[in-house]
Amino acid sequence: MAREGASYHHGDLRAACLQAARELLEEDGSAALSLRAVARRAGVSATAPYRHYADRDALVSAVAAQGYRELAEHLSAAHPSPATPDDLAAVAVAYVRFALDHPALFRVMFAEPCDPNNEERVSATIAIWEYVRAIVHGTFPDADPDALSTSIWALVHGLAFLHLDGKLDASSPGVVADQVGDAVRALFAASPAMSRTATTPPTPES
Amino acid sequence: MAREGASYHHGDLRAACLQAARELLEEDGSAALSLRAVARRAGVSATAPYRHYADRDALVSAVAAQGYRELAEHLSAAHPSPATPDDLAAVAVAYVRFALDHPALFRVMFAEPCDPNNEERVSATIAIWEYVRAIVHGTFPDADPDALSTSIWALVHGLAFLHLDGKLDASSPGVVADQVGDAVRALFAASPAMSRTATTPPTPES
DNA sequence: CGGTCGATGTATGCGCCGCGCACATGGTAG
DNA sequence: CTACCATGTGCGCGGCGCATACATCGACCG
Repeated sequence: MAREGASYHHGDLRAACLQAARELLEEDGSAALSLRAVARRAGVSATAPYRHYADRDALVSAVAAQGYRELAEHLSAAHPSPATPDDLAAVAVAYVRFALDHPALFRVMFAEPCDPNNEERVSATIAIWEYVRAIVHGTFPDADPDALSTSIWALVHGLAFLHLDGKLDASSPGVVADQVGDAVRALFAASPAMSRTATTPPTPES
Repeated sequence: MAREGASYHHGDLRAACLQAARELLEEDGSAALSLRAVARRAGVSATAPYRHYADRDALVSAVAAQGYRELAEHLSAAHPSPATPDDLAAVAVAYVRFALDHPALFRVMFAEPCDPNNEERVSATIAIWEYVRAIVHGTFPDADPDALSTSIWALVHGLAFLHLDGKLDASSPGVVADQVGDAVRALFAASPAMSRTATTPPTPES
């Protein structure tokens, strides 16, 4: 309810905070994200967000969880149903692109000494993992999906961070795409060798 | 000079701050690192460190740079002169181990939206890169050393972060070592395929 | 040997932060 | 209509980064 009225009790502060946080992250690359700035942005008092988020960490986790969902969406958009190594490479490139296009958000998602207890965050992470795993399994039915997924995710994730931190040349999207594509394709060549490794699945704390 | 006297002007606050910062990072896993806490630890007033570090970022960068040096040392210790894929895998395991043993320091080194202008930091990073490159080149003389180094560093770096964030099972050193070893060895099998890729060397901003 | 000077550390203050606590507001259930 | 309780406000505490003004003491020079 509460149609137009941006007046008395605000209506949906919870969502508004998330939105405000996202905007702040996009605007300046810093992953700082102060609760007070979010409140200001949402047009409420500094302490109002505490009605919806236990503490700063909770808000950050909510933002991160939304980031995971958007990342998954972005990956799907890169290729509807990846089935070949090249398709998979395209998805990998999309992953790194997401990191470079939303640096602050990406840092919030992965670079914070986050509290793994947050359920929303954990489940969103698992969703990503299973998405990757499904693609890998579809593309390489013979390989151990867990092991290969781990390798690919780690490789791509590492590339994303190294680019983000200026440790690798990220000057142009083309260069980045080449680097990522090459690296991933290189890993693919190794996939048969991995069919016996027994990497454990992700246990985001149990 | 100033032998025993911990009295008037302190002697070497610059080093003491670094030391204090390191201790704080090791003690609680948080990568927060407040300048005031460092000052307190060093037994000086809150603003004293500013005589030696322009701002918080400068101190953080100094700590990070020392971290890079220690990491390089730790890698060397893992294997004096790696020459085989297995040797290289051992170095990779050491890299991840370093991250898990010094989580806060590792985050400071890589997960901060750091200012890449800091010269100490940049040069320490380059040193790491060249170290990795040299090993890779010695182990795989036929592969494009830049491309393969990039892939390996990214893979290992990604594994480190994924473990650090609880996205992969890091419950026991053995499990971690297996995962890292498998992933790296898998990449090795692909090295011949990489001889034509033209990955650019690290240009930590130019 | 005494005075000056510059490097180093201190004191104080500003604005921002996370967050606890008492209080105001207004939609809704009885 | 009224009492209730979710939601939002105001205020205050301690901690933070950092600028500015001031104190201290070793070194250097006459």
